[in-house]
Amino acid sequence: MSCRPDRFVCTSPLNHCCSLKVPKMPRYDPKRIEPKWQAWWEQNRTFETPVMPGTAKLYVLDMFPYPSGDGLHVGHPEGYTATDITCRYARMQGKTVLHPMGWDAFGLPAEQHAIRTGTPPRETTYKNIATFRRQLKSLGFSYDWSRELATTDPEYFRWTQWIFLQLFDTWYDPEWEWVDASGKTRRAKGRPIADLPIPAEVKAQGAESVRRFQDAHRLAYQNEAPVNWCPALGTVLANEEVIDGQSERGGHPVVRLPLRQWMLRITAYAERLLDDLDQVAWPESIKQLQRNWIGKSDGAEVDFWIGTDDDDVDPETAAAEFEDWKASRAEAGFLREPGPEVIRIYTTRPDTLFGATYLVLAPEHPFIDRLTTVEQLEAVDDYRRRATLKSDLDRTDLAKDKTGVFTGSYAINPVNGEPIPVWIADYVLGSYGTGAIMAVPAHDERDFEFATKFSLPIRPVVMPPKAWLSGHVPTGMPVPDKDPGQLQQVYLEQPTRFDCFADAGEAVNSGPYDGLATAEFKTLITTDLVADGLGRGAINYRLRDWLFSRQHFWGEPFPIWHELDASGKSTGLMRTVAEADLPVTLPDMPHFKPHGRPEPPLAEAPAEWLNKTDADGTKLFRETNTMPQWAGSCWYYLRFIDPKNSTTFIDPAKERAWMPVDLYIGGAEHAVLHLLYSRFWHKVLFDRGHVSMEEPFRRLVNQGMILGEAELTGYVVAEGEAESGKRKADETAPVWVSARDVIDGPDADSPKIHMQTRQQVSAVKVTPEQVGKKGNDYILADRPEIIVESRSFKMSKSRGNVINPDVVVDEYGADSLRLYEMFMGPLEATKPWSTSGVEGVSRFLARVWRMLTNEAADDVRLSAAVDDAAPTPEQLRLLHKTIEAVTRDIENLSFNTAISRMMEFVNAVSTHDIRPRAIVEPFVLLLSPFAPHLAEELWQLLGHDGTLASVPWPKHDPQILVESEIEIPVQVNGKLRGKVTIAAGSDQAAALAAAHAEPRIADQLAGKQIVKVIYVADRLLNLVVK
RNA sequence: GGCCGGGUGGCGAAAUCGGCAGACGCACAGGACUUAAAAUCCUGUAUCCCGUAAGGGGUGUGCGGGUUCAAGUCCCGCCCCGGCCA
Repeated sequence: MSCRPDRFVCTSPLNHCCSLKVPKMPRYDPKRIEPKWQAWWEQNRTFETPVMPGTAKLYVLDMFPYPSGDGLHVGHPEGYTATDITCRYARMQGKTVLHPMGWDAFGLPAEQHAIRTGTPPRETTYKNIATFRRQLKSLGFSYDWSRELATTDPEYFRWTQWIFLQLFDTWYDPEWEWVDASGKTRRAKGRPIADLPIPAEVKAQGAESVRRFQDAHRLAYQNEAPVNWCPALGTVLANEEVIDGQSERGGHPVVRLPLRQWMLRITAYAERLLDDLDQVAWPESIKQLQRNWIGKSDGAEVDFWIGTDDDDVDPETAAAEFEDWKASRAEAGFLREPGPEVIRIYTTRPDTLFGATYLVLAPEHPFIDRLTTVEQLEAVDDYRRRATLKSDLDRTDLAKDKTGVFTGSYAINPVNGEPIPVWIADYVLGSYGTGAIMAVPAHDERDFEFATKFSLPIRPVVMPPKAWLSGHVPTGMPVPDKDPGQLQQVYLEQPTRFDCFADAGEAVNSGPYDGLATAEFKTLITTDLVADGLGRGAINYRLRDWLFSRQHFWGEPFPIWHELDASGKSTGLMRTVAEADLPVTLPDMPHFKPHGRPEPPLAEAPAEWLNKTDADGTKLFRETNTMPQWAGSCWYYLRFIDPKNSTTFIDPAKERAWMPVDLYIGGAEHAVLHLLYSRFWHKVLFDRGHVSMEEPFRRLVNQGMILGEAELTGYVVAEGEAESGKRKADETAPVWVSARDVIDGPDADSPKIHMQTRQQVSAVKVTPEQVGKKGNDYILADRPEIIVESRSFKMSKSRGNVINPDVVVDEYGADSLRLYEMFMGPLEATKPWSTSGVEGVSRFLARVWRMLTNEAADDVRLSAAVDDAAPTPEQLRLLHKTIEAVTRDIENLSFNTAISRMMEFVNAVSTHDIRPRAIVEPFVLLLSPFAPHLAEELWQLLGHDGTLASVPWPKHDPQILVESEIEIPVQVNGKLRGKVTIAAGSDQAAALAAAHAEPRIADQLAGKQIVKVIYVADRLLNLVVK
């Protein structure tokens, strides 16, 4: 017996029934079609972008990937397909599209691989890039590959180094006035360092002083800063790379060490980075993330007098000295820099000054040695030592126990002359504000905890609103329900019996300010402090300057030389590498293992790389840190516009023509840092006149995460934990418990437990065959009382649920993968992978193929059903509805619904015996951005030459969409009771008449009186009856 | 603790402006074709109740209130899940 090739095609992979040779199978065959069209596009340079846009331009950018050794992940093609659809659509709309791809190729993994295997990072990196490129090309993305770049290319990082030199050459002038593109006068701008005014006293000290003064004002500067040194990785880590005192990568211990580091003065741009968020079309949530990250707070700096005398003085003398100081301040005003006689604190709540019962200094505060009394010396030293081991994150963690130590000294509260103790605690950071705070335990959570722990006084100075008080009545307090006055009294006397109140209220215990509302108080006291020379309004940011150096080999070298004195020691002065001498390339190094010292691998580079004698005879030593991975990704979107330019980083005319990026799609993990750093660099380049706009990315979209395939999980009582009574005869049989009875353990980290028995349980993967359904629950087939969980997890190698796109392409084809990823759900949502979902869209593409081709023929040819006949009105209307919907959905990046629309079209037209060209050709065009290979093949089959990539996008005709008759729902008292078909645009009377003629509705109306009629033309009729 | 998302059938989801909840797909069930299977095609599929049936009725978008002729959508108060920050 054999298959009958004239009737159907045997699709069995084994051809087990087909002893006769099966003829060529003209089925949908992505393996044949896809490589064919990929090669065609490449040979014909279909997607190469002209140097300058001829018509309307569209710059669509993907966040370029780090080419990891694992190859592409199914998460990558999600965003890339979305941008590809947008680009293909825009080209057909006649736009000139810039759609490039490149590689964020510096990074730690290649270096760690090199340490393990001895393979140079460059080799590993370019091998990985080749894999990524092959994988991306196999998906048929319409990138202009001629613009491909990698951040590791010397011709690329030459300009990264050049931009660093711009940062090095720039200082931020907060007073400089300029006019922006909209004609608005603005203040503050980055300017050439040569324009920095040099104070006379600096000038008087000579050229070297001037250079040091300039160095202290550059946007790229060096700093001795406590950093996270990880001995195991042999490198310093950024704060975000440290989690719970361990390295994010590898989980090695991290210690805090002071090191000379490069910093970028991003804080200078904090205000503009914040303000200019208003200019961009980003999701509000991402803007909010950036705002929170910048963390602007509005408060005041206040000086607390401590005196200059180190010895104990008697209280009366001190009081007199304090009064003298106050008088001198009233005359001189607030000083720019605090003198040694005061501790300057920063507070966001100057209105609570009267409630300050102690001061807290950061352990790094320079005055600590002076303030510490002999008795406290040991405790303070010990405390400071321990504090250096903690990261900022550990220190500010609210959940952690507050620690601290008393210095033994007192400071005087400027508003009431009261001496208050000075403490040290690590919940105050040296790098935030002034590194010192006044503690107002009554109205700050952290101060409250600290004061409670160390029995420091708590003085309420803000009376909470009555509603708050009655909502926080302490348990067991015998207060008559409706007596807020008494609650207030209790609050004043025993504030600790309530929760800490940190919001706005009415001032109490605040001398002349009593009765003021918090906001007014803040304004008024700030004014008064300024008048008395005791304080001033001050704005602070949570944002810190950007730690810009890493102790890695595989990164951009800094174009910087350090000057050495005669003895070979660094003088602290620097020279830049001349622009003509860029790039500074990495030396060839036989090995670059970390050496356990907080020095970069490059410190072991060959001497000829490290040393040089300048023309004037000065000995120079090269900077051996490298730049962080963020550097290359800060400006790659600019280089794509002019990737081969060897005389400048970007041609200004091209920059003006192509910028800004119109659509930028990538993962939400870059929502804060990458985007903030890029915006910062862009603003510096703008200030220095190198780019024409203040914001690089006009519209931003974050694609959601793709989770692994849903897994069924059952719970069993953990080994050795089962009660003997629960065990079955067979000792090895697992003791299942229902997922519904499983709860989280007592702590965040402890294993899950059984609700009733409190036994530990462990999760066990269950196969679909073991499971049945009961109502809404999955249950074990042979134990129906045991409920099994179904959920999806993040893809991870350790979980073994990673989907490899190569496998999907091999099995279903690139078009199916692309289509499925778009069909899963909204682009921005987190969605679980489903292999049968891929099969679903693959079936759809096969149905499209069969709609147009003759599967019974020996070779690929058009179906006889496709002909030149005029379409029926229904067919035309369906087509135009589809065009209208798909077009709108693409514009909204709502690809899942666009695909649904096309499925509806195919479901309908496939059943038609005649499928007019006038219908199916526009449909193929609609499909082409989504499934470009299949569409090109069908387009060719339909008799067209070349590519459809530049064929105009179909337009819908609104006339055709007009329906003459419309079915509208009829409600009675808001409940759907029937439907009537009426002429489009009918008036209320006609609709009512139709409703009355409908028996079902007439029944509902029988014996009732219509009291109100709501008629929305062509939408609905609602009758309110009594 | 704060900020930002989210909660709709067995599952992924849809519902443009407050106007027919569940489009489209998966899964499942039944049928057609086949010696058989695969593939394909057709039909059904939120849920409960009444009815032999045709059909009819009730309930239903996390929970509790509210606004409205009408609420998945708007307002108030909660619960749960996820992400980020502290």
